[in-house]
Amino acid sequence: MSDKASPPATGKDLARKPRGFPDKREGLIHAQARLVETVTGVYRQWGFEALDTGAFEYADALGKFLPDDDRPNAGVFAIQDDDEQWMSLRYDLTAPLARFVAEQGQGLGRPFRRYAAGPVWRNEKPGPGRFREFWQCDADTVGASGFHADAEMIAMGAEALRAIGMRDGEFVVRVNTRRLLNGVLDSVGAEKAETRLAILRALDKLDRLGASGVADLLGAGRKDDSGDFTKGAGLGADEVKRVLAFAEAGAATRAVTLANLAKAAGFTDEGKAGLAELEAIALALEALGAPEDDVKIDPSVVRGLEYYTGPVFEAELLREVTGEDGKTYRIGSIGGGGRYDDLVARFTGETVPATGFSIGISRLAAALAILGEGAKLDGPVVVLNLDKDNPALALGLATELRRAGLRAEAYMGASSMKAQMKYADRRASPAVVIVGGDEVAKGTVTIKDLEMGAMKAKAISSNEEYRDARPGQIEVPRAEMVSAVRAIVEAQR
RNA sequence: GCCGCCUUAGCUCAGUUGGUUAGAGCGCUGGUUUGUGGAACCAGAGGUCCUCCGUUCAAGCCGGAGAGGCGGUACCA
Repeated sequence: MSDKASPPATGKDLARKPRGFPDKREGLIHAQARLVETVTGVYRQWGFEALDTGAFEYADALGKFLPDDDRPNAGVFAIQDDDEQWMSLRYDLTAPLARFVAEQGQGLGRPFRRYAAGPVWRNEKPGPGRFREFWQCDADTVGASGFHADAEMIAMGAEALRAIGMRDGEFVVRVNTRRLLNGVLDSVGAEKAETRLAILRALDKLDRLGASGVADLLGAGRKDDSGDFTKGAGLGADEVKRVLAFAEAGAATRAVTLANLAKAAGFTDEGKAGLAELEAIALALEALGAPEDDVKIDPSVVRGLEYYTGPVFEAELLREVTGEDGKTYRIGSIGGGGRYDDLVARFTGETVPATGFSIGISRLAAALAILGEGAKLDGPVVVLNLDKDNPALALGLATELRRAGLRAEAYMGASSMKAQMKYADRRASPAVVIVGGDEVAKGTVTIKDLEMGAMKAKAISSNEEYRDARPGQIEVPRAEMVSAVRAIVEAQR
C-alpha cells in the first residue's frame, strides 16, 4: 500500500469524507423514507412479515468472500473481532437471511415470508447512483419450491414500483431462468467454467452494447472506446449466431417471447425444463395481474453469477434521467432477485428452496432526486425574535405552536429582522410569526404566509411598494394565533 | 484493477512568455430600510491556487510522485 494523504502541514484536520458514503440531507432522507414506507407497505399487504438482522456477520457465513492477503478489501468491509474472528458488514440482505433460517432450523414455520429494509455495504468503486453504503428493501419466501413463489415475487416487485409512482413505460421487470441459460451454454458446447462465465457476462451486456458488441464478446473479444480490450469467450461464428438468436428472442409480449424461444430452443433437456419453467411463471403472472408492459420475459437477463439456481429477475428504470447539469444519467438496474435454492444448504446440508426480490432504495432515491422529484421541503414555522430584551416571548409562542401539534421553532439570536426572514426562507418555512412592540401593545400577532407572500411579490416591481404591501400577511388577536397558523400551513399542503 | 480527462473562494469559472498584494459573477454577512424573505445600490468577509518533492533569483503556471473527482472498461455475491 502506498502512503495516504499526508498529514496536514497546518495542524488542522482535513474535512474530507470517504467516497461512496453519502451525506444525506432533509430532502433525500425524506424521499428515501417514503420509498421504504411504500415498498414495505406493499410487501406487508402481500403477507410478508418483518425481519431485520445486524450489520455484521461472520465472514464465512457470508460466503466465499473472505478477506485475504492478496485483496484484503475486495468486495466487503471486514474487521477482526476481539476473539480474532473475521466479521464483515453485510453486502446484501439475502445472505444474512440464509444464516438466520439455518440457525432457526425446524423451529421456523415454512414457508417463511419476510421483508427487510436497511443499509448494506460493498467495498467497490462508487459512481452516480452507486454507493458503498446503500439501502435495500427485500422480500423473500423461504421453503416454497414452486414457480408460484417466483411469479409472486415478480408481480409484487412490479406492483411495488408502481406504488412508488412509476408509470407506464418508466420501468420494466425482466424475467429469465438460469436453466434456460444453462441449456444454451450446453448446446454450444461450452464446458469450461471460464467460457460459460464469459458467455453469460457477454449476454448480460446486450442492452448496453447491442448485438454487435455482444457478438464481439462472444467471439474473439471487444475493444471499447477508451481502447481497452476485453477478451471474448472464443466461440465460433455459428455458435455466436446461435447464442445471439436466443438472446434476442425477447418480444413485446410474454406469449410471443415464449413462442420465439420454443423455436430457438431446440437444445438440451435442461433448456426445455427452463422453457417450461418460464411458461409456468407466465401463466401465474396472468393470475397475479402483472401487466405485459411491466413484466417481460427476456432471455438476455443473467444477473449475478453464483448463487441463483432458477428464475432470475431484474428491474430496470427506463426513464431517461437528466440532471440539473443537463447531463443524462443511465441509472439502469434498480432491483432484482431470483431463486437461490442452495444458500441455506451451505450451513445445514439441507436444500431449502428460496426466492426473493430486492429494490435498491438508495439508487432509486438518487434517481428521483436527479429528476427533481424528491419530497417537497416543509420547514418549521419560525417565530421571529424581535424583542431583544425579552427573547422568552418568542420561545413561549413557539412552545404554544408545538403543543398544538405544529412544527415550530423560535429564532435563536438577535439578528436583524431581514436576516431572520431570510433564515425562514431558506428553511422553507410555511409561515413566520411576527410579534414586536406594536403587536404586544395591541395584544395581537402578525403572521406571514411565506408561500403566498412570494407569489404576490412577483407582481410588485418597486422595493418601496414591496415593503409597504407586506404581501401574504395578516394580523390576528393573540388568542387566535394557533388556528391562524394552522390554517396557513394546511392550505399549503 | 486498467485507460483517458480534470482539480484556483461556498458554487460556476478567468488568470498573459514563470515576475509585486491571485480576480469576476452568483451566493454569504452587514448597511441604505430602529420591523419584512424578491429587486436595486454601497460595503465586508471568505483562498495551504488538491498535496508533497524537484527545477528556478522567482512557481497557480514547468517536471516527478501521490490523492481526490469525472468518464469509460472490468467486477458487482
